[in-house]
Amino acid sequence: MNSVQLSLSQNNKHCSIKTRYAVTGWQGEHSMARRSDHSRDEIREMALSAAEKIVREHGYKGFSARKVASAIGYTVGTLYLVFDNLDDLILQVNGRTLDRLHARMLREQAACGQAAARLLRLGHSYIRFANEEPHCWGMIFEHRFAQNQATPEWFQVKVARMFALVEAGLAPLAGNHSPQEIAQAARALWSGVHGICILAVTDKLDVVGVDSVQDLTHYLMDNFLRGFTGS
Amino acid sequence: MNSVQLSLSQNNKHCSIKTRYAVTGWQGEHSMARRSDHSRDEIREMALSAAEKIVREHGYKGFSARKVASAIGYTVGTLYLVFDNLDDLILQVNGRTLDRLHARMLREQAACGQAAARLLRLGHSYIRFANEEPHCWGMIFEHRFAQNQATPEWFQVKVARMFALVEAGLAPLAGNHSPQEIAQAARALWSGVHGICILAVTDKLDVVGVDSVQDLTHYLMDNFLRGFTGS
DNA sequence: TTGAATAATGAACAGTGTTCAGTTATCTTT
DNA sequence: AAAGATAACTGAACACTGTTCATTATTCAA
Repeated sequence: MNSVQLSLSQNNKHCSIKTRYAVTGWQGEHSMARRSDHSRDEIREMALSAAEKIVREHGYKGFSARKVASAIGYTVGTLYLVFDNLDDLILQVNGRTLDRLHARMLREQAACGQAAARLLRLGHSYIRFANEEPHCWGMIFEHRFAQNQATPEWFQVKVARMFALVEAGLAPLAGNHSPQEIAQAARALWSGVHGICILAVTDKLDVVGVDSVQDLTHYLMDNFLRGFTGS
Repeated sequence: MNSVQLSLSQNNKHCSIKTRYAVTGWQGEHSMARRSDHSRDEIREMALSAAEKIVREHGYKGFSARKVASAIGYTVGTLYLVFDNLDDLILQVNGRTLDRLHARMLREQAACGQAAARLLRLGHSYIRFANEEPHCWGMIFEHRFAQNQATPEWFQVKVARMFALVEAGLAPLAGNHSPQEIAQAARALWSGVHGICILAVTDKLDVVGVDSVQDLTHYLMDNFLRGFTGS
């Protein structure tokens, strides 16, 4: 045995100990993946980053189960051993996008000392992210579940984490506002930033270029904050 | 001949004079629509309202060319004589949704005397519309064109018309702000309202019920307006 | 009545998500 | 080492999707 790896599947499947062999070079008649080349979690990881790449390059529409499968050297059937369905796969990709977004906002605001400036920077980070990864970012909102299927808890947590970041930035400026009001203000403000972003991306704002969007965001936040702090 | 109708197709096709016969009761072997039962524009209209109904009831996903076709008693092929493709059809439906939305906002703000109250009412009209026709409203933003295809001018006009309504509501409160600033404020404010709306619909705001969304919208507009007018 | 024109069809094509019987390859036990 | 059990993986099948276009059916003009 070359190496042993403990694979812990996340989908209520049984845990299983699997042996993973080094690639031998032999690739079969059609270079198809051989049994136990990869653990379930490895396949999961490969599929997710392959899907991510496809979405990044060709958007939500240019994305399909067969494309993801062939990109990682497996067939469709295997995908369905690792994911419940395509909605599940997409939700995972969206989760990772939220992770990247959150990490970026966290990183870029850290350098900022002033509370107000820090909050504005959060907005700008968001816009820049949406501009650099429009397809991945957009899929979070384009994708809709089959008829009123509730969003899973773990995903809701990732969203809440973003609002928490805004709340934290808002708190120093809040004066004597109650925590509840701060929470509401964070939601309102951030929805506003998001609204600008999505209308700009879907070509409904009649603005051109990233800078105009940044200006608009700045304008919204600036006025809101004056209203919020000035009374 | 029973009646003659001038049919003016809108898609750079030739204009054609067509005769339309009253329904005879004979429906063929499979009750399929007979030649010249309807003019091109009538088919267009039938298809649009059938599509609208499907979207309203089953959402963007439960919508297909064949379903629309069979709902109006024709086959797929006929749809492609009247529309360029499905994207075209969807865009037309979206245009009509924007028309209804605009009409409603125009109607409901008229009753309001106070400028500030009128503006708030605009926001509430928007939220209520999105809540009553979530699928139709959502499709305006869910739908994305094939790879960077520009939004047609006539559609942009319908969007601009909505922003103009906000601008008009904002103008009496603008003090010595320039028209350019008013335009920017209208975009910022309205994007904000829209952002709240879309995050609420896609279940990412952790708020429940229409009232909470209304409150949040009110909160955003209120603070923004205080910031906008107070300096 | 014949011929041209056009309205409408429906089969065909290449793609989609999803399932699952069947075929391996690997592990365990004898 | 051979056989049996187990799990990995395939790939064909199903019912869909958007789109095209040769055929057919109907109507109008000559």
